[in-house]
Amino acid sequence: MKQFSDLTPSAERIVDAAEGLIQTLGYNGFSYEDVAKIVGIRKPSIHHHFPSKMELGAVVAQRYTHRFREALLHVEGTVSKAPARLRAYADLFEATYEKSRRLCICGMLGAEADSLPQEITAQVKRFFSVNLEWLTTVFAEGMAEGSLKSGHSAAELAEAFMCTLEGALVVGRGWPQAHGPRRSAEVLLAALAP
Amino acid sequence: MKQFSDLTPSAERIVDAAEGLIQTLGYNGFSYEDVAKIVGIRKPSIHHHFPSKMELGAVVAQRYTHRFREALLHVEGTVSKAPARLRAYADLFEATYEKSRRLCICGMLGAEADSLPQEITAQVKRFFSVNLEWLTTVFAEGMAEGSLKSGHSAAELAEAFMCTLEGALVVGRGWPQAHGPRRSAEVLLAALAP
DNA sequence: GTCTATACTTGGATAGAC
DNA sequence: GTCTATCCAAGTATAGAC
Repeated sequence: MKQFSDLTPSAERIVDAAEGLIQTLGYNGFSYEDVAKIVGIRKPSIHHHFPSKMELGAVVAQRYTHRFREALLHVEGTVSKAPARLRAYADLFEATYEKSRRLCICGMLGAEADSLPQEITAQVKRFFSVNLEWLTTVFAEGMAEGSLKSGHSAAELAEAFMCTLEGALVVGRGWPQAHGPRRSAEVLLAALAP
Repeated sequence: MKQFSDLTPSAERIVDAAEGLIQTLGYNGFSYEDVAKIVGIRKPSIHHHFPSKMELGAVVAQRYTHRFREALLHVEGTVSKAPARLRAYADLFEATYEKSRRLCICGMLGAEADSLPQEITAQVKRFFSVNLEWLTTVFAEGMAEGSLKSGHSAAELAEAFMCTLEGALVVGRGWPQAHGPRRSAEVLLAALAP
């Protein structure tokens, strides 16, 4: 498949535009025409870089996951204790939320999964796998170091935590008074404090 | 606006079909042709009952919220303690999840909100308001009766709880190994046990 | 209430010139 | 890399007969 890493500058602007459109309108809600308007070129020029919409969607998801992994690596390098790492993780979602209440790309694509080509849903699965693996490790460390209450397995805690954050983005779009992912994460982490 | 309560039998079958389609494909992902195939009639016959797609979507959301309220009323009537009520609430989401991993109608429409007409997003807002109000009351009762740990406000707990359940449905679609809303709710409620 | 026929628009995609 | 021109399919919607 096409790699996001060898995108030309034009291709990158297209991916930027598509990313924002998927986050707000969904994959089925945006068109090449929308992208063209944002980038300032014409529809067929988009096709020159991404022959099919499916390819464009897959690259958007791929790049998104890659950037998320970079952010996770950065958290590992700069934050040591488990609860603080989880708060830093929640802040990644909060940052998305603050950008005019955008959705997580893979939350949106996950919701739409049944109407998407396999090439895209595969990227979505990978995003969730990567995140849950990372969170599971952090929860396990937290329980081992005694900074998090145990009771359920690290994997179960990780899944619940991620669901809360993904859900907070969804609810945040549908309900204007919502408080966003950071707040809900705080509620959970307070309950899990030993 | 059209009331779901005075739907003719044909109109009801159309709403049934549209509900399932929105839950799996999203509002932007289904067409009148899809509905026609399921119901076994032709496209223009759908228009006879619902002149525009927007009306159909709004009625689907309206009926969904109404049924949810009935379910909440039933829980109030049959379950007394707060933690048990919250588990019964989570089971409403679990039931949706078990139906081939369908999404909450308003979770899906909430995600797609920016590409939807106001008539539909208004219904989505109402769904979340109704649910959060009910959950807030239950959490408040739980804290009052001592069956739930306090620390955050009932409203904050309610929001976090609902986000977890909505998120569990989204993650469940994108990640096949997911365990569903009941499991994540259990993790949260265990952490909130006094 | 349902049908056929049809209008109009948009969306994804290709050909070929510059 | 970008454009104009164009194709074809699909999607929403309407008119009018049965």
